[in-house]
Amino acid sequence: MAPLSPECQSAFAAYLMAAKRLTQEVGRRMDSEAGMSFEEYDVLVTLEYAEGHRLRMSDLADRALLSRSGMTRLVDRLERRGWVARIPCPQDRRASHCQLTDAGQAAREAAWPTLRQAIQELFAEAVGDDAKALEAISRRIAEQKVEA
Amino acid sequence: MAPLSPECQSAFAAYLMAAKRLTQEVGRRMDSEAGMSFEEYDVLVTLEYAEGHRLRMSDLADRALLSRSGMTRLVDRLERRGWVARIPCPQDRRASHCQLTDAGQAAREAAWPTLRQAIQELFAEAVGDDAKALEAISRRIAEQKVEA
DNA sequence: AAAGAAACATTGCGAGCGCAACTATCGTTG
DNA sequence: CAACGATAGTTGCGCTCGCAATGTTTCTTT
Repeated sequence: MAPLSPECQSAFAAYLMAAKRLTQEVGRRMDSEAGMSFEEYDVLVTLEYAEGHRLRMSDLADRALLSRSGMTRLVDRLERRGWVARIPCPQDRRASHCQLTDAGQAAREAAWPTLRQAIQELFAEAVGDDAKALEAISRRIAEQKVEA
Repeated sequence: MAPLSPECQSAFAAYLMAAKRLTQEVGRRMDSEAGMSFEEYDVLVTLEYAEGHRLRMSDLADRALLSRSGMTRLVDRLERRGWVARIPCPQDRRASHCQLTDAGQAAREAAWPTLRQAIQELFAEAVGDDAKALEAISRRIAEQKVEA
């Protein structure tokens, strides 16, 4: 194994620190200004891009990096607000489809300005012209988990 | 305000995704292989670098990006394991010092190989030669929060 | 010097999460 | 086709966290 350079070590610390700060602050703004958590927003967006605005619970959990039970509860909350609906899957009676409602789409759109401004102020201004490079590094990190 | 380019938006999504995966996997490995959470490790390291191996609760909370109450509980757990000790601050009787013990330092050292390997496999190999650049971007993101 | 504001740490409380267990259903295999 | 293991989703439980309130001590102001 390579000996893990000091640069890498301090980069790792800085990286986690920045990500934690950003996540916390974005989440805080979404909660207080948009009235939904960032995770909830993320699920609504995922559904919006999905075929038929609907996805199975497991797929949703995998995409959101959440456990199955965590997604069950998150969808419970969204359903209570009328933003999604659970629909029995006809092909597989074990499965449920989570269907985005019109109200859910509207809520997502209403929350976007808050998120947009947060991204602008907290991320875009710091990243500047390095967005492409950062995205490439991020994708490599995200794909690294498979092994080991 | 600048109009928030699509590159920035997808970079933001990829960035949060990567950070969440990395955080989750590093935490999972620390829990199962090192017997302590990454946050606990982080506090022990912070104390190790601090003058006299001791720091006030508030400072500790600020550096760990944790609330005061969260740090109270985290230090509770560390204290129960004998890794730190609370010491009344003589200059300010409201404050407590959190003091790293020898056992705490030993535990931190024992946990390091697990973390080291996780950094190597999950971060260093993905980052490659971009460590310096990523650290610079990270520091800019971390400092962005002050305003607004 | 006394009164009010601010700061430090802690505690009660509720929210969100993951793990393990559970039920129901599906796929495979003898 | 019957039995078994695998899979989908949910629920009970325990853990960690942040917010708000509290008690104590320090700082500020008059």
